[in-house]
Amino acid sequence: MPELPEVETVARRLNDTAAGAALEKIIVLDKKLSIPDRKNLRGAVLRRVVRAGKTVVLELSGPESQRLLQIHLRMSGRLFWIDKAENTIHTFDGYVSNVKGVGRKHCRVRFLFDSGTLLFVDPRRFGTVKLVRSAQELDIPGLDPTGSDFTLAVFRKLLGESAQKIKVWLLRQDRITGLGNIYASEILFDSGIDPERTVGSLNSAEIKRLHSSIRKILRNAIKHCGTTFSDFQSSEGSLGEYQNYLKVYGRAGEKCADCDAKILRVVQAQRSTFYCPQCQA
DNA sequence: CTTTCAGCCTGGGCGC
DNA sequence: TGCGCCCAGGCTGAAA
Repeated sequence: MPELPEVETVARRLNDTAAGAALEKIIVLDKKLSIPDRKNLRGAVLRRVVRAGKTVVLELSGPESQRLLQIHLRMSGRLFWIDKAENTIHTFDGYVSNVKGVGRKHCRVRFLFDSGTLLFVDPRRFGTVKLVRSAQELDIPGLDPTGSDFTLAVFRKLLGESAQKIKVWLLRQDRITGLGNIYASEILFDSGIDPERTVGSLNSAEIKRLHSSIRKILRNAIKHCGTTFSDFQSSEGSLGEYQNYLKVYGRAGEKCADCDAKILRVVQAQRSTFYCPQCQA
């Protein structure tokens, strides 16, 4: 569950749930992952959890050192919190339950805290974990589109005259960090721009609409706690509801929300793109 | 520099 | 039930 709004949701919820907990032990279960000198973190306090780009960052302060633990969920990574006192499992993406056995399969790292256990579960094993000493060392390749420095002028400069297709460009994390396949399609629909257009062909008005759509769609998705594709229903009804607002993503063959045309699916850079050929002409 | 494409992994869904 | 495909919210590195 990994684009900016989903990661933002997870980071906020985990922060609310686990901030202040003291770390006792880190157990790495996947040989692909390693956390060098993690023993030095014993006793470190989880100050807060924030989002950086598409990653979740745990800010830990120990008796001797400060460390930032950066978790990238990639395609299938999820975080679970097993609360000691409540004996419940929090998933941060739509439900709370006491289901037994969650995370037994595909659990890659267990972070044992005094008040509970954080599980990093990742079936496809694309996710990464990185321990760094300062915010400067965090892996944040490009600009955060929700920040105040993501202005229209900065966006114009960033776009330049690239010959790349705009949809493909929006996925470039070294330019804007946080957009993924769902929101790139949704943003282009919102701004009425054909995903096949090249960056250099966009006129001033289109760039302005695009900038505004990026801000608007992300704000709205964060407000609805992101998009959740899950088998289980939310027991709270308040988290991960943006799937109900998607206008084109995953809707190939369906009628467009704004006209009579049918939503198309095309493949660009080996990723599906969904769009309305009439609204995005 | 660009674009394409296999690869990293596992699992779910669908047609036969 | 089973097999073979295709698909999946991400990204890298090699090749062309």
